[in-house]
Amino acid sequence: MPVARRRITQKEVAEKAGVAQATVSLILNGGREKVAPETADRVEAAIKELGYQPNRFAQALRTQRSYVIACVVPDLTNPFYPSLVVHVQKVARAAGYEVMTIDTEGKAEAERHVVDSALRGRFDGIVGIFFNIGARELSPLGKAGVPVVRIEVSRKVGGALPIDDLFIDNEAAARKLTQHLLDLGHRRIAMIAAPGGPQRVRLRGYLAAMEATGADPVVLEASQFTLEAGRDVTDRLIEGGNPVTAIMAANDLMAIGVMQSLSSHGLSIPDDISVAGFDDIMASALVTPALTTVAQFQDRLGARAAELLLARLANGGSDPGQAEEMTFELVVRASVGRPKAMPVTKSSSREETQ
Amino acid sequence: MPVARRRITQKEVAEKAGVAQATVSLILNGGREKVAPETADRVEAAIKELGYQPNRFAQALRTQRSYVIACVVPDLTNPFYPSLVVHVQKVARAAGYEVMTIDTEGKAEAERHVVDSALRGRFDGIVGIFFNIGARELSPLGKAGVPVVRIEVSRKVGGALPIDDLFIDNEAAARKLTQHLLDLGHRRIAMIAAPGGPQRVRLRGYLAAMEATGADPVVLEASQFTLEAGRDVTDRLIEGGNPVTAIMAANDLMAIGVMQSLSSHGLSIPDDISVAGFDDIMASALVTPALTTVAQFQDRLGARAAELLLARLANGGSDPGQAEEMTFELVVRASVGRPKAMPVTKSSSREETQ
DNA sequence: ATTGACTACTGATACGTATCAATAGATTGT
DNA sequence: ACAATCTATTGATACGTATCAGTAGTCAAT
Repeated sequence: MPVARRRITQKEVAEKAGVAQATVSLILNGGREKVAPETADRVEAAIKELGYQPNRFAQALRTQRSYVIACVVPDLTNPFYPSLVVHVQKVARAAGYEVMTIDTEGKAEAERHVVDSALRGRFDGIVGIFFNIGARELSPLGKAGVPVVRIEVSRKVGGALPIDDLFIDNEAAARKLTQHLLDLGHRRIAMIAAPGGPQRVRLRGYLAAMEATGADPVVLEASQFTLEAGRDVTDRLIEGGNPVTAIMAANDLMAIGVMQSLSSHGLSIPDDISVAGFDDIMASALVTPALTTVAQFQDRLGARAAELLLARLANGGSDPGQAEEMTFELVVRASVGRPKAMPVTKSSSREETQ
Repeated sequence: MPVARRRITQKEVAEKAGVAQATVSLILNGGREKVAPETADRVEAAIKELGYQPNRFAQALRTQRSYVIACVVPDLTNPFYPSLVVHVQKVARAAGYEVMTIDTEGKAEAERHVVDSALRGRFDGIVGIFFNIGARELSPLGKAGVPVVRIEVSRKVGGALPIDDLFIDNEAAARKLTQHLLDLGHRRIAMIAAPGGPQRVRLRGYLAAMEATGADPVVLEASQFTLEAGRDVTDRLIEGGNPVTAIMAANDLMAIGVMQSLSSHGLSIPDDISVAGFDDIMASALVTPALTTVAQFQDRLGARAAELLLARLANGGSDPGQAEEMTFELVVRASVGRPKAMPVTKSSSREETQ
């Protein structure tokens, strides 16, 4: 295995093996079947001896395929996403694709940039989460034959575009979580949302559950999906003197911020106020009290999304997109309890949808 | 801004503007200076009108530059690394480079694969953390003109290779952390290490501090750098009846595992046993009690590493590598206290090196 | 009026690959 | 023995770009 001083090309392999460059290429792509066994042996020996590695750029230029897919996430520092990314990478690598992870910071501009890059031929496919742009802005990709798998928070109508959706019914999840709180006897339940992302859908589930029980919703708007934003909005809530018995945050990071704010105000969780979140990030199991949340199984999500994308890449299909539902699970932990002085009989525990 | 049905090339732009393809390329690269202003205007108008975007693969093939750098990390699900990656990406993007994040899972094979890919011309540079392979295996990159910036845990001798090192003196950090425990009166302090990675250096600092004080070291080997591994090795320690008053883990993830194990054995932190870690991941501030640890400022680390790499890429320099030290900071939190029934006067608090 | 230098551009080429059309040689059928 | 078919291989080409060597045309200097 000699170290390549300069890059080795097929031409050099061909010379060494005493054949034409085209023959080397033929063996590499068409397989050994179309070639005399002894020639193939000679060429393969030369390849090994010279340490030949194909030039991906030349291949990409010639074949119009880059063997790179983009994995789009809104925020890599939110622990929810890295595990998704890791599993996309695992599946994609196994199929010979490299993965370019793009952190869009939840910005529409960055999301459009990914679409542009793909149209330029930089990516063969895209898998990920788009907060800002919809099917309309993704449609050029469909026309250009670049498959897309979105990870969504609700079933989309899809249409004729070859855009697959992998979704978790976040409205149902929010409804279930809200119902869990209602069942424990909570009535004054606040929901913290943030602009963009999954908030609308989760909010809808919360509102539906509240309405069905006849409880008045309290919706708080945070500026971002971060811990700090959750803390700030809770500070304002407490200092505003709005009495609630439970707070649901749009994700775990914000929920942990909520917990910090409550603690700093001397409030006990869950005795004074119960707290719940979404995502089941690692930290949620570690905080004290441990956070009640909704698990979405990022590993399965990422792996399945990658599989769907690879399937499209393999068969080149442009048939209309499919929507596939993934399961969530309510994870009941210690951050949620009964509201003060309000005994209730019914109780729920860990249960899975579907 | 019409949607590119098929990819637009320089040739098409040239035709539209009534010039030669070479002229379009000249304007795009050489700048407007070498061309008549009105011609440049005409070409630029055509570019805009057709929505021309250069083909990166053709560029890469022609120029032997991919404008992609690799960011190598051992484990994306360890929260320490994503924040590093994010900052590498920010700096690199701003300079027109894309970043391919590679999770090596700490495996030598994966690390070598990155080197191979770079030699194949896939990456213009590499920044990251190599647990398994050393300067010898990276040296072909130097010869091939691919700059490398490693993030290391101690000053390396470097040699003549154009490999820059960004390092945090982890031996000093471990010594400082150990000394902090010793100052509080601890003498039976266990250190949990895991194979590969920064363990040797941190272990050395621990051993040095223990020896200087005349305390007997207790070294435990975990299987990996994970929470579970930390928990398991602590289970064995406790059940083996080895009495210690403090446990230092090689990283925060393991330290949190240690805390879980201690809690499950009914031991109180820090009253029965103090716990400390390395890295200052987000979860460390959130666990109860909050974890004493050593911060390494992943944001600065990542950004600086990317800057060094970009500098090399810009000036194409192959001068011998530099080592640059980055600071750490002891972060004292509630997981560490005095050992039982052993009053000590001296105390330390948050202090920065250098 | 000739040379020389400069300007503004262009034709041709190569990067490394995949692929198509073509070819020489072997084999078969009649 | 000749055409027809098949086998194994090859020469040529194109992908889209950057770049080099050149070429008209203009202008200044001698």
